[in-house]
Amino acid sequence: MARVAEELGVSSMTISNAYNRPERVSESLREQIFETAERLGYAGPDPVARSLRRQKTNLAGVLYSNPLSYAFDDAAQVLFLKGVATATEEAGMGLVLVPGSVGSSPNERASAVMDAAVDGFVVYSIADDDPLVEAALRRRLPMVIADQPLLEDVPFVGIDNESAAREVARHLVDLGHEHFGVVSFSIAAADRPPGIADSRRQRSATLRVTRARLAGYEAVLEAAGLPWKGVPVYECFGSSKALGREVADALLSQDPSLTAILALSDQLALGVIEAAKEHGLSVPEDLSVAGFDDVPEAATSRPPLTTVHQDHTKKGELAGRLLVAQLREEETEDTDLLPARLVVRGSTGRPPGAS
Amino acid sequence: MARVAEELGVSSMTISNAYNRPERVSESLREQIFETAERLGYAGPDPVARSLRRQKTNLAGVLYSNPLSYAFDDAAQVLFLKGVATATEEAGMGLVLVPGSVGSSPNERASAVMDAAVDGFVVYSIADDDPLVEAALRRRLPMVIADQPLLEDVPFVGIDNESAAREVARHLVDLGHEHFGVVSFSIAAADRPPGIADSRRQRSATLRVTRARLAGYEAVLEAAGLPWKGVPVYECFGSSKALGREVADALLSQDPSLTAILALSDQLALGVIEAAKEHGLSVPEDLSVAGFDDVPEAATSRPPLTTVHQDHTKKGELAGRLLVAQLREEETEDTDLLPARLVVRGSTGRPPGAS
DNA sequence: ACGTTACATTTTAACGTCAAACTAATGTAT
DNA sequence: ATACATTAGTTTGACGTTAAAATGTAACGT
Repeated sequence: MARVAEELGVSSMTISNAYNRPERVSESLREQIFETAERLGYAGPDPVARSLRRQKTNLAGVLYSNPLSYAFDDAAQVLFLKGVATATEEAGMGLVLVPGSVGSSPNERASAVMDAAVDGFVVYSIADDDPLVEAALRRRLPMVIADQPLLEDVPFVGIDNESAAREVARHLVDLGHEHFGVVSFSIAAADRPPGIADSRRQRSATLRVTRARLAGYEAVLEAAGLPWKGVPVYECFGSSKALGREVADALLSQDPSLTAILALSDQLALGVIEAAKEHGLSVPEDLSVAGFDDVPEAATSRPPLTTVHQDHTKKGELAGRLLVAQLREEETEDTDLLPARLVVRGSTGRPPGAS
Repeated sequence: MARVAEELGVSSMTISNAYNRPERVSESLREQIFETAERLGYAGPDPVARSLRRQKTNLAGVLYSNPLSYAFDDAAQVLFLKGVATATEEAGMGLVLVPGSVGSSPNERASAVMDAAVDGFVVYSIADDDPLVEAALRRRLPMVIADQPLLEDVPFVGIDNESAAREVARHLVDLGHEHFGVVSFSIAAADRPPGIADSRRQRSATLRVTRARLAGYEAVLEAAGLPWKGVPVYECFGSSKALGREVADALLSQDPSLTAILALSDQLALGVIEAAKEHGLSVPEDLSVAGFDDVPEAATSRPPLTTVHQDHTKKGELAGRLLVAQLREEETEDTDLLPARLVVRGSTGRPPGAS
């Protein structure tokens, strides 16, 4: 820029004006400026310097605790991102996917957050004690949280997981089921093989969504006289079909009397169905399976999945819009509880032997 | 940062060192620095200022010609993004989704590119004459192009669309089909309703991928003695099931003698199948339908889709890695042609009446 | 006592921009 | 002739950092 200014014998401010407020520079000079810029290879104001000067980047960051690429594996998460993208795009902002787990040490994790040149964060489904959250808080940037964690004074978007879970459990209890198993995703961060989560582990949950869903199941089963202690909760660290299958396999081998499996996500539920088939069980005749999320595939799988519907795209959009509103210093609601509802499809039915 | 330095009576360089090269600052002082920083609300070096000083942002930008949110609608595109994310994450970089179409005027489109604070671009499937491309070129940043356009001296990743298209066409010709229709996505940018694209429009294609696929079909059909002029090419502006259905409906109403429809994407093909069902045609008995891309759904749809497989994730990963390599000033290949192959599934068969 | 090394910190300057306030020159109304 | 706008630019300085080179100082070996 300085070179262009010098070449034309004007101040650099004039160059800046030519790009930012064309009307303040005479047309002839403006044309000369663009021409000279072209010749000298000046591509226009540098965005970084501009951001520094203006103290804003026009970028929103998305924080996600797992490797970024995982986010593209689960339809629910993709839909969420789509929503956020819609909102930021509408506001003329770019979207930065912050690399969530460059290293595994707390410091490395936090550093990605500290280094993100963004105006604010959308935090998506992170554990209460994840260093990412603390780091984001430290940045003192506007921030919106989706799903978890729930923090004071930070706008939140999500559903009432506990009552949604209750609905699913009640549906199965009403059908007459008495022998339940649960396939859960992470209760708290850990890097180990899947396994039964005892009640102590359940109480130490740092992932609120998991905790709420389990609590919902528990409340309904207990109320129906089915002791929660007797319900095996199998925890696995991730939410994929493969994991669901693996865990359901263990669960079914261990306790063949199960007639209903509650899965904490559709991906897991779809895996459970695969495992059931491998065990020679047909769904829902021999085994009922319910999921959570209502991803598009849930409607087309065979059998179609009974699950809890929530509007992931809308959740993302809302999160994005709340962030934008904060950046514009508009007043915002603090908490947006989105509706969720049970969708009964073909994967649940009466337990075998019931009339 | 200046305040922290002043408070402790040291230079700001010492603060900088405490964060960036801890070993250069005595431990006691370093601790004091962090403590004072905490107290004063200093969250560590500002990423924007750092980027300015270091002349790099650690961000890769993805350029996409449609509204960002569309990218999340098509599985093929999501898989591509996943690949790019994997590559950038592996390199410790963040990923910026640049809002591709804030406004519709060339200037507005370009400005998003000019304003993107990134170290390089991955350009994904953009028309030859899109102002985005020109703007990106002007930035003189490292850049990798996926799918289109094909530019000299810019590394490229993609498949050989023409020969892949030939394979599909040959497959159908070999089955004995003689009455073809084509459902195409954009041949050139336009904002109008779907319609037949005559040969003049086909020749004016600014979207190379479209052009190559159509050329592949044409070559095979002509070689089989089926005049291309007689083949209706229906162009629609997007790649969704809904559009595929709409267009196929028009096509089938207009010319009920068609026995085979070539769709330029799986999304379109899936829509075509829906339309066929509505017309009382069964696939593949009455009508054969072939897609392009092999998205996951193609394998599970009913009937499963005959299509061209390509590894979208790998394409994205490669594009990302090529960009990273350029940023590190490593030597790179200029063109990476990925393999693509015909996958015959259940949506194609002999034409009705053939023995 | 003197040079050497090592360490801990400072100095300097530049990264590229733009908000705000200012100037000079010309036109325009009173 | 005076005051007042308007236009087309300029000057100034700060945004927050860090590379590179320079400085000071303590400890060490001979």
